[in-house]
Amino acid sequence: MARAGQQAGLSRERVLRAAAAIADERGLAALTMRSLAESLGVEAMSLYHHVANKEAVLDGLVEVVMAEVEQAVAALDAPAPEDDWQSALRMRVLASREVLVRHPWAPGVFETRTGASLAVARYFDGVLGLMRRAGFSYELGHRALHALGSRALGFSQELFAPDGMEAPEEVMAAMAEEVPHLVAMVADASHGGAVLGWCDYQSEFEFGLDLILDGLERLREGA
Amino acid sequence: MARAGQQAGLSRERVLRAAAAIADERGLAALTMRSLAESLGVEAMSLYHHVANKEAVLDGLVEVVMAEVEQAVAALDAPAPEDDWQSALRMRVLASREVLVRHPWAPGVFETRTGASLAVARYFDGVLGLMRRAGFSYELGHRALHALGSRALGFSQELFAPDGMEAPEEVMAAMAEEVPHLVAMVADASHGGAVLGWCDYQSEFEFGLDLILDGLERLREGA
DNA sequence: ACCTGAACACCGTTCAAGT
DNA sequence: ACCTGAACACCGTTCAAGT
Repeated sequence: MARAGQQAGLSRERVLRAAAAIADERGLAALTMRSLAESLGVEAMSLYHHVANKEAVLDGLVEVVMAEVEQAVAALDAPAPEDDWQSALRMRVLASREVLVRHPWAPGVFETRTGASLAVARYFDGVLGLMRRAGFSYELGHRALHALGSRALGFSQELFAPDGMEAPEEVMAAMAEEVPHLVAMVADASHGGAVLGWCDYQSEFEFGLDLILDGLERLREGA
Repeated sequence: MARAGQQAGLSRERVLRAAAAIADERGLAALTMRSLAESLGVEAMSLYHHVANKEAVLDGLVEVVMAEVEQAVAALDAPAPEDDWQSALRMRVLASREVLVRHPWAPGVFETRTGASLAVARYFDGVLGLMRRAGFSYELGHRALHALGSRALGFSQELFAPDGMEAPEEVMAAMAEEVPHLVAMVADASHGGAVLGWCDYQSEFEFGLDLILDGLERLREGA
């Protein structure tokens, strides 16, 4: 693409968009300065004229995702927080989740850049503002932000995937000794029919979210 | 340490303990096969006789931490779940948290090995067993595990640290335009006195945990 | 101002060789 | 069986040089 030895028309924005594309298509591990440069038809070292280093690329990736989130949130037709803050926040979180689901690598990147991003702070500021309009004190709002954590942005940390448990029967039998309750749980769920993919992550996410939102509402009206 | 060219007395366990020590003392980034070998007085390649590769070292690190968690949980004098499941689970989670707090690198490692670890599965099996004894259906127990997520093991994902906000006043002023509610929240909290370290992560964690536990109890008794 | 080639200091890992 | 030295194929990044 680059006219030999001259002007490749690079820019910070083009670099970041290319980085997001690589992460989307080939995973975060495939994103190296060299692969990024190659995808832009340029040598690795050219990138350093537009981003300080790889850390800056990852910071930029957060901005790219958050820009999409902001857009999705802006397009929302949510009730006024004064009328129904739970629906308003719920819609916002789920809109953000839709963006995050399109970029499965995003949570991993977010986790490593805690506190660094103004774009993320802006999002949480919006959530807090919504809660304020619903009558939250700053103190309760603060605690609410902590209680929601990454869930406010639409993702949660699953430490083990019981999905992995639709294993051959013999493996299940061996596991039954180590994790009897989990095995029984899967067995219980499979009475209905197919076990494969029995974890509906979307509905589990919404369950957890509503649990927290309901709890917060109780505290809000109690205050 | 190694008798030149012979018998360094290595073992999988010794390798993993050394790996945990490096992560504890110098951070996860400092843990390389070469640094690990050096800390054991051995060449990097010797490690491969005891662990398959670096991934296996990280898997082993999860085991090391989970062994500590199991020990902490076993030492607990908690009420029977039939009598007070919320206290029983709460104590378990906080015991696990104490271990995790001693190994700040652990959450980062856990996140990258979702579903791989039997030790983690065993922990969640225990949590589910506790809930079963408290009268949870498998279905509600399942949803509860998802709702708790990493919180069951004592940590939660904070995407931004409002702590970082006790900044010079001029920075605060500039930020006020971008994130007015967060700035006002900090200002509100600082009326009492010191802002520095105003986020008490332990109590915020417990707040979020109790919010979920209370919500689950309501569902349990409603069923 | 923007891009490049060669090089440096790292990685994880393989392989053939030592004892 | 266990440990090692040299090497390979990668990283991110620096630097001096090109246009």
